[in-house]
Amino acid sequence: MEAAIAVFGEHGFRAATLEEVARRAGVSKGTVYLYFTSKEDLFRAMVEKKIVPLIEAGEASVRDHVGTSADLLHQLMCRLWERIARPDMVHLARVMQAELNHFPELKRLYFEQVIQRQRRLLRTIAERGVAAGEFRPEAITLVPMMVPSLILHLNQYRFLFGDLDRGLPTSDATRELVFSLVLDGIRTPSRVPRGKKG
Amino acid sequence: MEAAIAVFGEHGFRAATLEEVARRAGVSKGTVYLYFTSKEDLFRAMVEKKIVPLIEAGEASVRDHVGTSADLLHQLMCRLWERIARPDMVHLARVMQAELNHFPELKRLYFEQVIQRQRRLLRTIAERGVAAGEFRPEAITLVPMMVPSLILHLNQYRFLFGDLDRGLPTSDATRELVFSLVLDGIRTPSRVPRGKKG
Amino acid sequence: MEAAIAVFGEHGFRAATLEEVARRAGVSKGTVYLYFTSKEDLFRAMVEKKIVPLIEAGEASVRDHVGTSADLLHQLMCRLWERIARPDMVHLARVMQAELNHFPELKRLYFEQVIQRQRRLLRTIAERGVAAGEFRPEAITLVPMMVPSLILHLNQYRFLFGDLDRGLPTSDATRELVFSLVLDGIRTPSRVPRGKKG
Amino acid sequence: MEAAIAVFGEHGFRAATLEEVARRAGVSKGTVYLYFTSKEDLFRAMVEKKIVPLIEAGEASVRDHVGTSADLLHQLMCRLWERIARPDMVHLARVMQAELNHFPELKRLYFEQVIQRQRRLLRTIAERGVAAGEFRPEAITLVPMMVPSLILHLNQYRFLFGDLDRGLPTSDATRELVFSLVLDGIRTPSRVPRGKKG
DNA sequence: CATGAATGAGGTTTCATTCAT
DNA sequence: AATGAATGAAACCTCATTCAT
Repeated sequence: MEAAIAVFGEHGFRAATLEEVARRAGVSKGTVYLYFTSKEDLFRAMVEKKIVPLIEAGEASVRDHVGTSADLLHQLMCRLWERIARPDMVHLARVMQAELNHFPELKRLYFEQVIQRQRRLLRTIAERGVAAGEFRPEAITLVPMMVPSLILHLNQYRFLFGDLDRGLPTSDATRELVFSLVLDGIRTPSRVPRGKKG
Repeated sequence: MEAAIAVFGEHGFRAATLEEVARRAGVSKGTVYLYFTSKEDLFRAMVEKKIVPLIEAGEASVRDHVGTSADLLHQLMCRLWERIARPDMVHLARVMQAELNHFPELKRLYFEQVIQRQRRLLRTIAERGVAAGEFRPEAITLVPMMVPSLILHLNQYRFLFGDLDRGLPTSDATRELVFSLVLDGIRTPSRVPRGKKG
Repeated sequence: MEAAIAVFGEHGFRAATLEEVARRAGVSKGTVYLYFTSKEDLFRAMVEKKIVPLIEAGEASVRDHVGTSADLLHQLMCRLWERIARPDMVHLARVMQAELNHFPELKRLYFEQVIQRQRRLLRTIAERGVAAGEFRPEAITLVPMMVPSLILHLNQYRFLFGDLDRGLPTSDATRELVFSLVLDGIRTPSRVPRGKKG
Repeated sequence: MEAAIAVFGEHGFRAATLEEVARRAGVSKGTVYLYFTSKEDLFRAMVEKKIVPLIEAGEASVRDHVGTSADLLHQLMCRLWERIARPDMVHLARVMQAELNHFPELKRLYFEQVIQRQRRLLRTIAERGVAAGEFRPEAITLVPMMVPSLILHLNQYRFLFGDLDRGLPTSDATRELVFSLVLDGIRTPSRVPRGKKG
């Protein structure tokens, strides 16, 4: 039923009609009101349904990770990228950016349960890297701020202008570029001159 | 009259009513139709009015710049930031991301006249830096992709969650963080260990 | 529901308001749109609903008629008159004359399915009369052209100026006058001088 | 200025816009209101302007006519036909049929000054023909009723369906058919068998 | 005289929401 | 539990009419 999330994603909150939601869900318009008290309520429920998995995306792995912090960061970025680089998520992000200001509780929920947790997770990794002498101290500020921004926006860009922009790197290549940029920005300078690195 | 751009910025295209646009403009509903043939037309005109200045924002300065490429990049980023970090521009960017898919000509216009030009400008700077041995070759790919993304999204974040996120750095501080991240990611490794730099 | 045809008949297409149509139908404005996609669609549907019976008004009777062709013609004219001399039909004819040019498909439908069929029917009768030596050859041209014209226009006249024109003959008397005029115009001259006829 | 009568003719009263009237007249919308107090007033004025010539179309000729009454009738029918078989007149007739019920004074004016005079004129001719033994007494009823009906409606038919109806006789031929039909219907039977006539 | 910018009532159309079945 | 016909408020848009210039 709620799989008719697509409608909000395609048209946005205002332009989406319950008619279409109901049709795609294979039920009648009236039936929607048996489960949701209003269009806003449906929207809220839809967002929450998509957010919950984001919330639950495990923080555990960070705690007992072995290996370099760079590896750990890479691993997390890959997981985030994977989750966000899907049409429904990009759509959701777009709609949320457009509508969240009209749904204060939803906004707070999203901020506290998704954004903040994600940033905290990223900060934890950064802190560990700094503690290990792997990252410079700036990492603690940089990583939680830049990583989500880049991941989100580059994917939105791809979906919005992908048809017009010839020569856009693949999604995976883009992800690796982001990773290397961030890593360059935070890693402690090695003795070895960079030229030799690769 | 077009100062009623705010309405689209606040509500988006669908939710904005001509009634409110007219009221804020201090005219009657009918008057709007003397200048624009439809709501879509008004939207188009509004976007174009805001886009044209972006287009015209000079590319000349790049040509006859003296000083390091890093300085030049910093200078350009400051100008971009300045232009984007204003409420109306952030709103415009949000609405455009939400609606541009429904206005193909507008989308193309925006892409060709704003996005592509901006990227070309950034690439020119990157190329010059590479030629001068100041930047690594990756800069040519990295700069045009990451810089606009970061500038745009970090500002949108500030406007969307600024009220909830305690401890957000100031706008200028954020800008400098972006700059230093990018610079770290592209500059050729100097002999001098980084510790001495700052 | 379609009984609210009256509104178009009274005011014409443009002047008729859906508000009034809905009110007379005893439903709300929105309900009309459950059954018709637009005002034009409602108009089309209304016209077609009134036209279909005209189309179906049988041509069979002509085939197996016994008696003089004059009798047959009289009989057909009576049937046509009867059908047209009703307020709703006169109204419909008036509105159609006013609006048909804006509805090309409707115009073609009306022409092919009503006008042409009617003329063909009348011509068949005329031809039979000519073949039987009862009518002069001119009948074949005259009858299909003049009969519908007279029937339609005299009835429209009655409805438009009936209140002002004292001394208008009754509807039936008018019909008989038309019949006798037409008959005089087409019948082969009998040996018997006309004076004796009446 | 009032030559912008065409607009009412093309669109009807409701669909005609003062905007278009003004544009075609080469003046501004405001100017129209210097000469007419309202759209209705403009319509009234326009109708009256077209009606006055109809009224003035001489009755004198009838009084001092020499020749047969049939000739006189033919002459008058030709003049009527000529006047009506023009696009602007057909349009006017159509619009009037559609709108006259909403303009009672106009309707009365038209009826008394045009319709009745015309009928009186036709009756005078019929009476003279009867008195001269040329026409049968029925002519007095038939002529004023049938002649205007046929002239008006056949011309309207030509304008409405002329594009669809292949094989429509020319305007002049149609007029002569009408004349001969009417004449056949009213003339006293001659001794000479009809066969010899043509 | 003439203009044309401005108005706002009124019309068509959409759609979230309700409710009898 | 489910439906879908019905609603009516609200949106977009038109255009006859006014009025300052």
